[in-house]
Amino acid sequence: MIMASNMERVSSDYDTCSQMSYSSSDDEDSFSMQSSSPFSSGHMTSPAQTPEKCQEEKDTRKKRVRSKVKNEAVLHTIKKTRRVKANDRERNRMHNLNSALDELRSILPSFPDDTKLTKIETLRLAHNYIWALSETLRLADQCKEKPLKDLGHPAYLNPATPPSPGSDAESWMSSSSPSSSSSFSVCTSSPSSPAMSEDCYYGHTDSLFSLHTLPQNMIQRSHCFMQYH
DNA sequence: TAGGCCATCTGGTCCT
DNA sequence: AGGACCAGATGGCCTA
Repeated sequence: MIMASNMERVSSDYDTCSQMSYSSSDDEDSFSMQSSSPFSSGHMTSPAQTPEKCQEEKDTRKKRVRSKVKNEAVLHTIKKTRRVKANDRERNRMHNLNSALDELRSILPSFPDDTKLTKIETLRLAHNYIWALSETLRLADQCKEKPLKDLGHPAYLNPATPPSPGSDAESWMSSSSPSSSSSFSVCTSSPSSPAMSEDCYYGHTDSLFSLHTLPQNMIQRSHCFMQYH
């Protein structure tokens, strides 16, 4: 629907554009005429000129003016054609970009109300999601080496400190959250931003993790896993 | 009605 | 030279 209305607007723009009249520069014309014509020196016609010669001169002038206007029209048409082609390419490029964003949305955690993520939210969530998944893998590796009780040790808990890319995400992930137990919050702000943003979305941890088959021990341990920052 | 989001156009710049 | 990419401008749609 939006596309349709936009297309209408575009076509109407083109319509108005095509209705534009070509304006030729009269000054330039008179200048070129004066400098190039063997007969003309402005209005200083020779008194010896016959009426036939005068008519010939007038015809030549007319021809040149017509040819110049025609050339300008052709140039304008070429420019316009190039612009239209460039617009078309740009439109396609943006469509491709949007398709890629849609693909990205489709693999990101779904939301209960089927809210479509905006572009910026999609990118930020993807960023955070990748970060969270990589942390999960890292934790899974650590679990092989460390007993789980160590991971739950108070030394690991740091509820007040959200993770940042360089920080120890383990403490954050294993910490308790106000929205823990059965729900999670997905914050689409950047992981590098320390504070929780307001644009957060809520959903169920189980459905999210079942979609992405993350290690079960990770699911059980980190209820607030998807609390992205 | 203001603000957010989006699609499109456009001109400039860079790259091949 | 032509295409890709980018950022700014503009206008439409939607929602609080």
